[in-house]
Amino acid sequence: MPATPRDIRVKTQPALATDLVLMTIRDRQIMVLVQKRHDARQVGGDWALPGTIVRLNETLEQAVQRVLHEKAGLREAFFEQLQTFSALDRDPRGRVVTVAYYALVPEAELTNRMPSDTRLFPVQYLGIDENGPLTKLQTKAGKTLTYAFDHARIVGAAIARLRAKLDYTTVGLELLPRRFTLRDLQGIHETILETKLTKPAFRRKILDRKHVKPTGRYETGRAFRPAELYERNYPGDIK
Amino acid sequence: MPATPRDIRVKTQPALATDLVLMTIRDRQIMVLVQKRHDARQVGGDWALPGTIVRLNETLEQAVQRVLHEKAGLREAFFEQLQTFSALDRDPRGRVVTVAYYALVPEAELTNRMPSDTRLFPVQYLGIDENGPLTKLQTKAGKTLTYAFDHARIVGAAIARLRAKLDYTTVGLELLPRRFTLRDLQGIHETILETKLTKPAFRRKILDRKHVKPTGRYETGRAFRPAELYERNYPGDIK
DNA sequence: CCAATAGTGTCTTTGAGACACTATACG
DNA sequence: CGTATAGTGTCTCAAAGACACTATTGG
Repeated sequence: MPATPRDIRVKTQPALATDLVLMTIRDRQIMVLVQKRHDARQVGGDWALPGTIVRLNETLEQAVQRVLHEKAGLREAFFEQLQTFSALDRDPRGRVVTVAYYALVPEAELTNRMPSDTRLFPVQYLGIDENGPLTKLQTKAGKTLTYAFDHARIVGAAIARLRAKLDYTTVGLELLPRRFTLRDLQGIHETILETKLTKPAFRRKILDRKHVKPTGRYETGRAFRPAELYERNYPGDIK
Repeated sequence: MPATPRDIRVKTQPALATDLVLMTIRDRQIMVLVQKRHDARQVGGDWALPGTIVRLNETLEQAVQRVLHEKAGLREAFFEQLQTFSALDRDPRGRVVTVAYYALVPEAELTNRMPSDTRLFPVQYLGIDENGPLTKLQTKAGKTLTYAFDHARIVGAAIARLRAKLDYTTVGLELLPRRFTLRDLQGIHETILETKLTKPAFRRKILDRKHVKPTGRYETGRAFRPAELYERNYPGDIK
């Protein structure tokens, strides 16, 4: 939570905060964790990204860890710096520069641990709009969520980053449990890219990159032929 | 310039600064603008990136504009946000979080306008080393420049970003004057990527992307067949 | 044996490197 | 008319999409 207005105004420097775009995938939709706001001085809607003021004795990464723990109940998760936002009017309570991060977690990690004032909302990629009063983001179902402050733009930047990094990094794996099928991974890619991918090409690409290795185990409980389970291949392992 | 230590210590929040990696290409080498430091409390070497404390009433971009103008004598230049650095011990004078930017300018824009306490130093890409006490960067000629603070790591991040964006954006054009030959552009790419490229493939790629268009003008004063001059093709133009 | 999905073999298409060729300006 | 560089045509190769085929499980 940002400091009170009085705290900010006496400073000669902008206050420094961090905001987190925590994403997961559920039912083939990208879901973002948002927190209900009750402050009357807000801009835009009632829903804000979880965030905090950065303390004097902590790094940005430590501040993000705090947010992950306190606002999402997570002890650890993949996260990465996104971008720093510094528009003069982005927060009406005072001058706050925020360093945005995004985090990725498997859906199962998240459910049951979320505080009661947070929700997961689906988002759809609408392209990056660097300017403009962008506070609303639509879901696939046509519903609209109105974000507080410039948080809709931050979410847009996070989704753009995720799309861009998907096929030359291993970020896709962060959205899956330890063991997963290649069909699951393809579903992750299809959801994020909003495309349909062809199975043989996708398998070749993934297997060629060696970021993933077969476990010899197979799914169970399915009505038909079970798929093999794969797991992350940490660099240094053979094959 | 960061504030004095007294200013910083009374705060309950980190101070916010920006540092700029201003790059150009000269004689097939990436050159970075650095500024001579005289402060005895420095960490590492005598050479620092130009930067400033961010004022209460300006955005990060406005602060970068000030640095470009005051430290490099430039009225305008291409620049883009790089990354925010927040290690607790990165500045021994106090707790300073810095938002790093990189800027690209054609060599001709820069020479003759640089303040007397600044220099252009060549850098060589050595891979990104996220951690480690990285203060020295080598030049191709084998010389070493010792940077102040964590500025060597910031320079490393800037070069990594430039390399990564080179072939799917138009950043290469920012390093050339308004009119240029395709050979010039190929030289820019070869310098940044530290590779040799084949002419036909390079031309096809560049021309297919339509970021550049022929002007019908040709270079003059060369002993042999003059090359056609190209210029940037702003989106919206036909062909 | 049937349904339905896992997994593969191969053809085609596309984009980049290799290489040799033609084109053109100056002296 | 020779020299040196500009610019192009074409072959090869590698990676990805298309599509059809085989493999395997529960019922």
